[in-house]
Amino acid sequence: MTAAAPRWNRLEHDERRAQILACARRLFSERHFGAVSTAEIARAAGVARGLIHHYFGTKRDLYLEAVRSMVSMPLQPVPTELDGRDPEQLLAEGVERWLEMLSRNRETWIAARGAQGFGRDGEVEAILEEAREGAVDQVIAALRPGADPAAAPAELRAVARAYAGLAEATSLEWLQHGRLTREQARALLYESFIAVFRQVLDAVESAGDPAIQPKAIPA
Amino acid sequence: MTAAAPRWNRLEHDERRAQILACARRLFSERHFGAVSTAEIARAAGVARGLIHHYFGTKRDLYLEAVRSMVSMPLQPVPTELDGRDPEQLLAEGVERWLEMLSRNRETWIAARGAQGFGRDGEVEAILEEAREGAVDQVIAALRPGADPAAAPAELRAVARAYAGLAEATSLEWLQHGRLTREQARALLYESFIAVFRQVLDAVESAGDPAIQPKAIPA
DNA sequence: CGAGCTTGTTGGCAGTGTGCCAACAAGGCC
DNA sequence: GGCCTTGTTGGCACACTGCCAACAAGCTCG
Repeated sequence: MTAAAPRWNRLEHDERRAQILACARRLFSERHFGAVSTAEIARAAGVARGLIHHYFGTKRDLYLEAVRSMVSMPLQPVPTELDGRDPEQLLAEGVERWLEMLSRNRETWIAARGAQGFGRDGEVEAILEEAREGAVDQVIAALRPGADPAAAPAELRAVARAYAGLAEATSLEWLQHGRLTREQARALLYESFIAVFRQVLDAVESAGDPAIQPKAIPA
Repeated sequence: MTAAAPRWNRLEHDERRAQILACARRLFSERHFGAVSTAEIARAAGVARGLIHHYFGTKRDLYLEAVRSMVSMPLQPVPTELDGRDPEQLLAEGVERWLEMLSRNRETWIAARGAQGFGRDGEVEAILEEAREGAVDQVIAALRPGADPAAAPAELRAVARAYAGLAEATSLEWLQHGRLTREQARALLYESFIAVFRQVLDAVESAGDPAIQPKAIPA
């Protein structure tokens, strides 16, 4: 027995980083920030506590990284781009894919959805906001094929964002509270999409048309 | 000069408590939990740090108390109970009151709405959930006058909760992003309420009717 | 095949913030 | 005016984070 088993094994930079991040993500999903110590994360990853700071800097940096990696999945149902196909069929497919994604990543999605610090945590908010804007882009791209989503009128973005709020709440009613079956959730997402973008959007646009509005956005 | 000004003045129990809570609420609204120290809260309130723990226990207890006091305001627009009056008129009034509340408590509402710990902070979630359920009760009470809101079918509650999600996102689009004018926000809230509870609700109910659904809520 | 080097990894030290408690004093009561 | 209640203080002990210098695993080159 020359040179017994090494006391610790050496991993590649990105590999170790990913491993620690995975442990952190799991723990932060189960409990809130303050209830998880870096020592615990290190123990879960089987490394020394110092290594966490070596890879991620502060505990909060690790936390933000975990949030970032969790919201990488879509945050709302989006229809595929229609290449001349039936729009309603595409919407139905999009909703179905959404529900499928949810049932596969139930725990992760619920945790990611709740990611937000109490009042005005700018950094966390920015991460979440960016993810939602990306999802809004996808919806808009499907609604106005060919056009640049970023150039879409503000009202349209706002309405899409409103629908996203409905979609998230609906998903939670199914996944967490169980007050909707999967079929009911599907019906709700499908019907409200049509209702919102067909009827409600018109009303919003005409409400913005007459430029006789003295009060714009309040300070 | 007999017995100069006392070095500190004595307040009644509830008064001091309320004062500290107000300072905590303000600071927690501006910055996230970790970025606020008990020392800072104490300084803002003009008391010794120890007093905070005397009144609230741990820093987290104080935090939860602050969250609790912030979600005491309504979280979604609710129409008044109709005493034989025109339902649409009542809805319009409810939306208007909601917008009025928002413009008056802009900062507080935005902060309260974001109250949530990252993934699975049971205590914060429970507080927020309770507040939202209360708002849902009000909506249901308006929709089904006389009946007990708690006895309402699960689908109805779920649909109301979905609308609440839409309403919160809409409000944020107006207040924070400025992508909607007040009039547009009003139109969006009004039209989508009608659409959701008139058309979408029916679809959800009929999707739940045929008991030929093998898969209920996934584990 | 061993010496040397790169760099992933460790263990511990210093600084900061929280939780708690015993002593103090402000203001009311007799 | 002395006593008593209790709101308030200051500081001690502990926990945890952030950081760094030393260590060693495993590759490379002679």
